[in-house]
Amino acid sequence: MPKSQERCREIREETRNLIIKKSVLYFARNGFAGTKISDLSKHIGIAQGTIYIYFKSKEDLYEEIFSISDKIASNGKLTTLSKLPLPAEKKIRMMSEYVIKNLKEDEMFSAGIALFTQRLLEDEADAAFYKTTEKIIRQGQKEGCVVSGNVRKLSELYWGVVYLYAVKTLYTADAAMINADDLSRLLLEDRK
Amino acid sequence: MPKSQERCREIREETRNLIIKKSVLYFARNGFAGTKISDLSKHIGIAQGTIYIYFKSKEDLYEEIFSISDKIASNGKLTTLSKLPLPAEKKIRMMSEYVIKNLKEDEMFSAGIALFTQRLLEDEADAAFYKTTEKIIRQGQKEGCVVSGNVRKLSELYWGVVYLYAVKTLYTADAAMINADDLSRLLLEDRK
Amino acid sequence: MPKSQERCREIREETRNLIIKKSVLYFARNGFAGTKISDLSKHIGIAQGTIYIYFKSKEDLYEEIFSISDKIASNGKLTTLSKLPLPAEKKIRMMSEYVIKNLKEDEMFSAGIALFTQRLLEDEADAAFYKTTEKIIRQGQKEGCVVSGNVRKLSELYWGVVYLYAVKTLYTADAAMINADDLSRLLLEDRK
Amino acid sequence: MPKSQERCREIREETRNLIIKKSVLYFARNGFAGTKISDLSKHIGIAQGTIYIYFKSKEDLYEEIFSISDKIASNGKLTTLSKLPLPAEKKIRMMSEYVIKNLKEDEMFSAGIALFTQRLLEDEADAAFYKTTEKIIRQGQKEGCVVSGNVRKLSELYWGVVYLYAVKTLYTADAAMINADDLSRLLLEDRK
DNA sequence: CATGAATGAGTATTCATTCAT
DNA sequence: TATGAATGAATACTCATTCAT
Repeated sequence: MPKSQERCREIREETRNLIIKKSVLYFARNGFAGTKISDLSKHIGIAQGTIYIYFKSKEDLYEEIFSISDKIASNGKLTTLSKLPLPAEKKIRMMSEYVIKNLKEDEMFSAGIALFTQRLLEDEADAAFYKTTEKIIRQGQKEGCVVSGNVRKLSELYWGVVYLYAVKTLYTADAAMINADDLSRLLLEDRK
Repeated sequence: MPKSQERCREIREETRNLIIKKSVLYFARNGFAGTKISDLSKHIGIAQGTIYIYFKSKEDLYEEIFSISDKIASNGKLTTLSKLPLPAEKKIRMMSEYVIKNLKEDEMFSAGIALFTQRLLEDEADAAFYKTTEKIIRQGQKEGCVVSGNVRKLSELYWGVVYLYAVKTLYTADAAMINADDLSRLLLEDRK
Repeated sequence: MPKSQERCREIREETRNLIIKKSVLYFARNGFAGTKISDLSKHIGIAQGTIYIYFKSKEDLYEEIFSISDKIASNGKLTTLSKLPLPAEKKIRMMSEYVIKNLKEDEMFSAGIALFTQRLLEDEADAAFYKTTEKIIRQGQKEGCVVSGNVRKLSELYWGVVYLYAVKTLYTADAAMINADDLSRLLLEDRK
Repeated sequence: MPKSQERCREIREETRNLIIKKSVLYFARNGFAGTKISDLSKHIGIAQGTIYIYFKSKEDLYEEIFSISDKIASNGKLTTLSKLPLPAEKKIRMMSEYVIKNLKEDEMFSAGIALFTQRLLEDEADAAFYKTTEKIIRQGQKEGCVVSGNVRKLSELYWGVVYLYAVKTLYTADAAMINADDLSRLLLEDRK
């Protein structure tokens, strides 16, 4: 019965994804220690035991979520953007608009940013979208539109500020948000 | 011979302050749920029971620290600064230098900033140093040296970035730090 | 396959009742402060944590037991008895025999009496079987077989003595017990 | 300096007696496990440490109080009474009047009775006043005024009832009290 | 001697994890 | 697989006892 087996795998996949999706938000809001499996399972809408069918432990689930947090936050769009034949300023403005839009509309994006940045703070992990941003910054400094300074630190400042507003949206619905221009200004020189 | 009332009060005051002082760092680093009383008391250098002489519960201790986090971070210097007969640009640069110096040298400052900012996220508390910063920003916008925009949001951005680096220093000794000029630039227009 | 709702409710009901039943004896013997949850759970034959699934705290469990202590002690037999078309003397003798029999054979009865009487001392609660006894006493005084005096006080004396022997059986197996005649005599006049 | 030494001993004796006196009531009301040294010392009006100057441990203090509880309750009056050349009925009536008076006026008497009786329940100790009462009962049975039955059990019933009202006065100020006649009746035959 | 702050062993309570259904 | 009651190790909290003053 290959069909039934297939269906089974699908269901497994669905449940697993449901757990991950719902957990991202929960962990992002409450942290690892602040998240109880009993509360989390209620929030997901499944029994406590079910979580342990898909993940070995609370830590295992957290690791999983942590390790894909950058994938949750960026999803390839930025890489594509960085490769387009555009001036850096344009790229930065597009990136900022993309980020702000996502912060406003997609809680998973905010949660991904929050978790990923926390990880950075704790163990200096590295992310694709940091690298991408550095590339754009370097291009911009050559073109003269981006402020001078260490590209890594500029990238960190940029995404640090994004993190700030990500956390804000996780705690407060309709949080007062920075706009795309002000976010871009972190990197771009003021026009003369 | 009974101990003198006065001496007893002193001892109590001292122990209470010791607990608060040492707990600030611990809670700032590990959060409420991530802090175990057994570890905390070891870190303070007292018995577990002693904490409960001064605070009703772990939550009570956290609340206390949380609620005085702005006092831990600021110490009146900023208020004095804002009242000096100086151009806003000078004030902003001095403030940034002051902040960076403290982030580097005083873990309590970082911890206070971290806890206070978390408090802002959770219950929209208000802080003296936000108000003070807004005043300076307003002055700067009149004088033409500060970027245009909502003063509250600019103040939040400024202290948000300070928070980022505060958290960084709490997790990593000798964290790569923003410099005072770059911090000031969040508010100041680039020179033409 | 999820357990059926119905079966779950049953299991919960059973465990809750088991805890109550076993705790009655324990609390009656050792009092609130003298009862350790660790010992109690061992005595019940469950894990410590299980108690906290069903009761918020040790106090909560005690309150529950305390507040149903009259239900544990009485089981409607007395009410039935009081309504039979019998002379009061007969009723009193039957009541005493019933009580003595229960004291001897049913530890739960003794525990219920002990807890309930303590409750009376602490907060002047009222019990069905006090009222019932008062009714019988009143009948007996009319019929001339019961000693004169305030019915409430006579009822209290009667059940107070029952309490004495209840406590005795809780502490000592095969305690020297009062007999039914002597218990009845507390209310009945000596035959001329 | 013999005088000063003498005075010292006096002070010691006074403090020790104060602790015992105040503790009797406290332990009688709350039991051993239910009595906290912190509360007890507050109730006595001394520091916690002071108790440990006079008693090795909480248990030691309790033992002391326990072991003198019968001395607290009876104070020789009953022994004297039993030896007077009086009819048993008279002795019983006098004893009851003495007991009731003390229950009403002297909390220490009630506390002593309560503690002593609890001890009896737990470890079958023996008391002077039980023996004395048994002697009077035996005399009364010979004289025909006391109900027939085992003297030990009658004595236990008598003092058990006294215990009931002792406990009552410990919990409730102005508790409804049995009167001396009704108390005597526990032993005396109704008059023909 | 008396004090009361400090201690830490002991007790209450929570929560990640297991397992019978 | 999914469930949720049960478990017990980990954690919070209490309280008899000690000790520097």
